[in-house]
Parts: sequence; C-alpha cells; structure tokens
Amino acid sequence: MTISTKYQPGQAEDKWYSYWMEHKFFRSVPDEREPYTIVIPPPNVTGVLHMGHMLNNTIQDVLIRRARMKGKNACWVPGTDHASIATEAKVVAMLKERGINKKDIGREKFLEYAWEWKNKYGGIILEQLKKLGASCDWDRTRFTMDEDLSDAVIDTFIHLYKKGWIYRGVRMVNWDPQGKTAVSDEEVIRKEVNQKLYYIRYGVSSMSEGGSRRSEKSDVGLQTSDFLIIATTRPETIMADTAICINPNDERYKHLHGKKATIPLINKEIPIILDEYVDMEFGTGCLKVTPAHDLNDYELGLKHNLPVVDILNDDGTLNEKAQILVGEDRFAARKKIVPLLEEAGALEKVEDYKSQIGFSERTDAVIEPKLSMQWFCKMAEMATPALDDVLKGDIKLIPDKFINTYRYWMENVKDWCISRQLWWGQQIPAWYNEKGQWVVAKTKEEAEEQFRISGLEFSNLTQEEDVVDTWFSSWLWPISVFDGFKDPNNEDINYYYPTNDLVTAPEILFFWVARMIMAGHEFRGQKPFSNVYLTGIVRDKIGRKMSKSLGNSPDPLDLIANYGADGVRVGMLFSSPAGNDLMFDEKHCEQGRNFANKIWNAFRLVKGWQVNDSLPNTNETAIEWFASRLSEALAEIESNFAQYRVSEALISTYKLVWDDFCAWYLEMIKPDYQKPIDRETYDTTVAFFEDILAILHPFMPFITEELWHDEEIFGTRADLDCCIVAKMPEIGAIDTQLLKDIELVKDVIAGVRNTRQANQLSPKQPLELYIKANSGINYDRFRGIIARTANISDLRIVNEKVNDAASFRVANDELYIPLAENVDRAAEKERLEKEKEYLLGFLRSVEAKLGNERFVANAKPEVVEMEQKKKADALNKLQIIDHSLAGLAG
RNA sequence: GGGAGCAUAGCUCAGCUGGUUCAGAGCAUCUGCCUUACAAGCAGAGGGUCACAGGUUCGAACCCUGUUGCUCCCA
Repeated sequence: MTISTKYQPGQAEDKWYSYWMEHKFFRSVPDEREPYTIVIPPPNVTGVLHMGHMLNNTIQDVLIRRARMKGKNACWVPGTDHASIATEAKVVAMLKERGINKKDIGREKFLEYAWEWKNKYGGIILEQLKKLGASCDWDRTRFTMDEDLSDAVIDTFIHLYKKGWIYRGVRMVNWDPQGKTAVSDEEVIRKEVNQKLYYIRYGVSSMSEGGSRRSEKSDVGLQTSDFLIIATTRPETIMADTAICINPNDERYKHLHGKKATIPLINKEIPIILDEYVDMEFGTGCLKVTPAHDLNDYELGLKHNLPVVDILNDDGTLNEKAQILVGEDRFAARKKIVPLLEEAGALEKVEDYKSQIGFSERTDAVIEPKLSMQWFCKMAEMATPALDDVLKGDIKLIPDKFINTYRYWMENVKDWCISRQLWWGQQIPAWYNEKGQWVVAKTKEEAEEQFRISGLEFSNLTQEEDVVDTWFSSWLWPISVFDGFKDPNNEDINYYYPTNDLVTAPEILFFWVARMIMAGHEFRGQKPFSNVYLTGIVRDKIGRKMSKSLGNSPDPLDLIANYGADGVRVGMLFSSPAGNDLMFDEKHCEQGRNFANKIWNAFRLVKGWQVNDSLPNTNETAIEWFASRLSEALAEIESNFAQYRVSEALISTYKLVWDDFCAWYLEMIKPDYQKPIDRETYDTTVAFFEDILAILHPFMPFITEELWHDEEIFGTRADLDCCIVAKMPEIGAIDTQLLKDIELVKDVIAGVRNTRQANQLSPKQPLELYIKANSGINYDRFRGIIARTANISDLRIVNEKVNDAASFRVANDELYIPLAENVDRAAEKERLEKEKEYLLGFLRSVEAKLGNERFVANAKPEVVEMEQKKKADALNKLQIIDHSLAGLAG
C-alpha cells in the first residue's frame, strides 16, 4: 500500500469533526467525574471569524481537549451575544437597501426584521469555529437574547433596582441633530478638521460676595483694566457659559480669584472658579465652562455645582435661552456671532486651529454633546468583592501584570450607564404614565398594580423605549448559560459553576470580566471562574492591529484551507505568550503544516516495517532512553500548562516529537532497508507513537485522530476508542543518568559527523571509531546506537591515544577516527589550538573567581564546588589537548 | 496630563529563585546533501555592546535609579 509523502489535511478534518459530533464526544452532562468548564466569550452575532477569535478559541480548545483527556468532564459552552449596536446598524442598513426607514415601521416590525437577520446570519461564526476544530458542546449553544437569558436580564434589572443600585440620571450623550437621535461612542467617527480658535474678551467685576448685581459697573469702570480672554472654537455657545475656570496655580490670574466675569453680548455675570483641571498652557489659560454642551465642562459643572444652560434644540438650532440668534442653526449662529462680538469690542483675535471633531456615522452631521436622561447601575458595592477575589488570588489573572490595571479600575469604578437608545436588545422594564411618573416592573400588569398602590394615574402606561447595554446580558453569561437564574438550583449550575478558566482579551477586562465577577457574587454568591487567561492582540508583521478596515488580516478560513486546521492552530500558538501581542506571520502556519507533515512521515516509516518474531531486541537502550525522555517531556509540558504557558507546552511537545522521537529515536532503531524489525521494538515503538498522538492531540486534533485509527498499526478500534478521549499518558520513571549519557552520545555522533564534513567523507562510508574513555560512561551500552546513527563499522574502547587519526573530545573522553594518510594535520592542529585557546580563557575566568576571597566566602558552597569542578575539568581537557598537539608535532 | 508595560541574533520570542561551558530556540541566511519516512526533508555553519548611563553584589540579561525609544490603558 502506498500513501502520499505529503499529509492532506482536508478530508481528515471534515471526516473526524463529523465523527466526533455523531458520537457526541463534545457533549457533557453532569456525572461523578470532576468537571472542567469553560464558557466561550460569546462572539458578536454579526461577526465573522477573525484572527483574534482564532487565537482565543485555539487556546480554549487546547485547554478543553487536554482536560477531557485527563479524565475530567470537559464542558465548553458556546454561544453568541446580540451586539445591539452592531446588529441594529446592520439591520438598519439592510432595511435602507430595501427602501425602508426604521422609524416608519416601528419597534415591533423592526424586531421582526432583526430576528430574521439573526436567524439567517447569526450562526456563521459558530460554523467557522467548527472548521478550527473547536470541541464545544453545541447542544448547549446559547444566545444572549434567548428567552431565558433575556428573562434573566430583566429579572436582574428589577433585582438591582429594588436594591437601589439602578437609578435614572442625566448624562451627556452623542447627539446627532440631523437624525435627532443619540448615537453610541462606537458610531462617532473622529476626524481632524481645520477650525478657528476665537479669542473672546469677558469683562471682570470685583463684587464677589453678597449676591447684589450691579452689572452697569462692570460695563463701565472695569472694562479696560479688568478683563479676561478665553479661547474657544465654539463662540456660539458663550450664552450657555455658566462659569470661567482658571488654574489656581496660574500666577497670571491670581487677581481674578473670587471675582466674576461677564459674558459679552448678553451681559450675564458668571463666577470665576478655580480648578487644576485647566491646562495653563492651552489657549489663554482661561476656560469657558459650558456644562450643557461639553462633556468635560459638564463634569466640571457637577464638581462646582454650576447650573446647566442648554441653548440648543434637538435639531441643532438655538433656543430662547440663548437670548440672541434664537432659531439660527448652530453653524449659522457661529458665523453671525463673530461680527456681533467684533462690534462689541469683545473679539480679541482669531487663529487657525486643527482639532478632532466627531461626525455621525449615519448622517455625517457634527455630533453635538447633549444631556439626556439615562439609566445607571451603581458599581461601588459590587466592585468590592470583585476586587478582593483578584487581590486575594481566588481569581488568577494570567499574566498577573493585569492585576494593577484591574485594581486601579475597580478602585475608581464609575457607575455604569446601562441604557441604549436602540431597539435590538432587552427593553428596560420601566413604565411611565402620561405625567411621566414611572415604576419598574416586569409586566404592564405589575406596573399598573404598582401605580394603583401608589394612587397614581395609570390608564395609558408606556414602556421605556431604551434597551439595556449588551454587556448587561454578557455579565450574566457564566450563570445564565446554565439556567442559573431560571432555576437556581438545577443540576447543571450546581455541577459546572464556578467554571474553571476564562480565555479572553485584555481590552474587555473591565467591560466584561470584572462585571462577570461582580454578577457572580451578587447573583450566585460565588466567583464565576478561577483563572482568566488574557491573550494578546493579533497584529500583522509590522505591528498593526489586524482589522477589517486596514485589510491586513488574512481570512482564517483561507489559512485553514492552505495549511490545515492543525497547522494554523500550531502557527497561532507558536508565538503567543499570555498577554503579549502576537505578531502574526503566515510563516508560523507553514511551520505548523510542516510539523504535521513530519508526524505523517514518521508514521509512514513505522507503517512500512515488517516484523520478524524470531529476531532479538537489540534496541533496549534506545527504548529505555526514549521512555525516560517521554516522561521528562511530559513533566515539562505539565509544568508549562500549570502555568498557562501554552506556547511553551507546544514547543516542548514539538521538540519531543521532532527532535527526540523522529530525529533520534527512530534513527536509533530503524532497521536497514528492507530488513525486518524485532517484535518487541516494534510493539514498543507503536505504543510510543500512540502516546505521542495523545500528547499532540490537544494541539493538533485532526491528524492525531486520523493516525489513531490506522488499522495496520493499531488494529481495528472500537467506535468510541478515539484519540479525542484517549487517556493522556502519565509521567513514568525518569532515568536521569541515562538521559545525561545519551546527551554525551549525541555529542559523540555529532563529532563523527563533523569529522566527516571536515574531511569530505560521505555519510555512506563506514568509519572506525576509537574511544579513549576517561569519564565513567559505559560506551558498550551505546555501541549499537553510535554504530547505527554515525555509521561506524568498528567501535573500540582503547587506552592509548591513536595516531594518524582525526580526533575530537567529548567531556573528558578522547575520540579518534583513523584516517591513515588522509588526516589533514594542519587543520587538525588548528582546531586543537582553537579549542585550547578557548579553554585557557575559560580557565582564567574560573580561576579569577576562585581566587577572589569574597567569592569563596560569600557564594553558596555548591556554587563554589561547581567552579572547582569546572576548573578541574578544564585542566583535564587542556592536558588532553596538549597531548594531542604533541602527538601531531611528532 | 496620570498609570502600566516592553526593549535580548535580520524576524518572532524564551531565559522562571542573580551563579552550570549562559547569552538560547524557532524562523530567515549561508554551506553540503534528491542518504530508501519526510526537499514541507537531512547534516552543518555564521550571526549578540542583552536599548543607554550609573548603582547594589564576590557575581547582573536578571535587582535598584536615571535616560532614551516604543506600546497600551485612563483623561
């Protein structure tokens, strides 16, 4: 039977994924085993798979497959979130193409279209994950707007409201005066534009106390000597100013402390306040404070208890509170106010100025910061236990450098604005009567009841238009996917919660992770997970974040088609230490593909062997060595996984398979061409191979499953005897002496190869090797291995140095390859001189250390001992080299 | 402006408690091989002021301070 020299991943992937699905290997139900649980960070339902998902889900799959093979009941819960903003935008765009305006069709009809869209496109990303090999329990797939999950959102809203942790308040939003709607930060596009910076003169009056207004005085007496100048890009908003702010440390303005300023044109007096917030370098150092029309000013206003004067209508025209230019559009007003200021002598100068301005993604109108009523969730109480969990180490952040960031955020946590002016999402369960009085209730009937009890009018109740933030669904995810709200004592939640590991991006540490921890405590009295593995951002070769708009991201499905899912998984993991960004290079996937091919070909080799039962086993040493090496590698891998060094665990595995198994072990035992192999070696090697497939499986699930089922090597397997549920090999005995000896033997073999290369001898030409063994190593034991791998026809242990031979040294042993007249004496001498020079330098540094009294006095004894041994070894070697040199000379 | 992190071979990164012959791996490069599992391979080689400047220490890539450069988070 012939099989291709190249591994073809395509068919194997589809075949085995279907097989796993059919045989329910991903399915998890509670049983007596220990659970191992991961909930997927639900990807955006509008999304398609990108490189970030690839990395994130590869890691999750590696962890879950490994846990499954270690005998845990592994459960990976998949799903998607409803992404209100992104989805609503997609649906609005789809409707627009059909000539339908969202506002015209109303909420209910709009939601019908939205669900239609979701049902059509919402599953794409999950299908893509299957191509990667993700072993999620698909029967558990959840969506944040599923009925049960939505119920949980509404119930928790009501719960928190009753606790007094949800309230309404006024907040600055991004207002689109053309669309007459608030838009989210994500829908604001910032662009740099050329503007003007207007310097405007405000009068200053000295009567600071008493509250008596004598504005005529500020007009006349103090105009020339007492005034201040502000710089603004928005002169049309001066009528909404409620203060002038200066930095208390600003020496130039000490004389203004406690005074008042007068807004030109409308002659309104406003206080001059002090705050270090003001940048003394910017503009004039005097800041006009306009709380209704600027977010920072709003916060400054709150801090200093300033009134809010909103001079703009919803459509961006000035209202009567502006007193002048009423009814003008904000930009027309800006043009018209300039000559007015000039006339009044209040315009000092105008400068060109570049700054960032927000535009509406939808209408391209300039965004107007506007105050509006929003819903908030108090965070302080919930933050405390969530912070403790991390600080006490009950929840580990990996890497732990994120603890600082986490703590900073949790200690300075702000209340969470949870309302969104959208339709796609869970509608806030608040009900208003015609007078604008409101209650929070799950249903209209319950709301009416509450109004009745309070004795209020309730004939025409309307529900709050806004929906809650998508994160207000996602923060419940680890509980809601197990129906922990609907049925708080059900078997699943009791078994799987708290989950084990969460794998996500640091960008959403606060948005999501912190809030899940809060929700865990609030609604379950328990943390939601024990470990949070934070992956890096996937960047391109030149360090740019991969994004759709830059077009610098390869299509993951193309990568899988080109390199195989196993190759891509390995490629992603090769260079992805936790928390560090990953500079993605397709080369890594190529390396992954090559690795799969290497495994494939090693398999072909073993598969081709004929067994002869009458042959004795001559490979005991090789077998013992590899068994030890396998155990050693398993211990490394185990330790790497324990520290979430997934990338290093992969590298350990890679080296075990490629270097130790393929390059050394198989070469040690490989029978001559068309010669049979003995039964014992064959059977042991097949068993090793099976172990290797199991170790590789979490990283490369497809090729390992494919080879696992090779009947020729492993015999016919039962339906459920699959690599995916194979038992992960356990760490066995490690013969450290043997491991060390083989390292020496490898050096001997490398020495022979080097000698061949230096003397241009073909690897095919057998050589003799004489060893003058000064170390304790028993070369007899390794005779067979050396003979085979270095092509030695005659290996002799000798007591004297050999003349007319090429020589090299390994540890303290001298090795000679007789070459008769072929020895290049000059080259040999040069090599020896070089080695000697190096050794002398080395010896000097060692002797310097040992000659230092303070070193001997202060260093740990074992360190000193080591240095003494180094010295002895070096002296020994030098003696050997000198001896050889003398021999050459003679 | 405040906070955090990073800087090691051409590239991507290890280097874990300061101490082995410790300056490493993979990729890339170069040399030689189509050697009967694998050219998606094999055998080798070159490549470094561990960002810079100080300090602590018997000893520093590792600890401390400062400088420079880059990145992220918050404003």
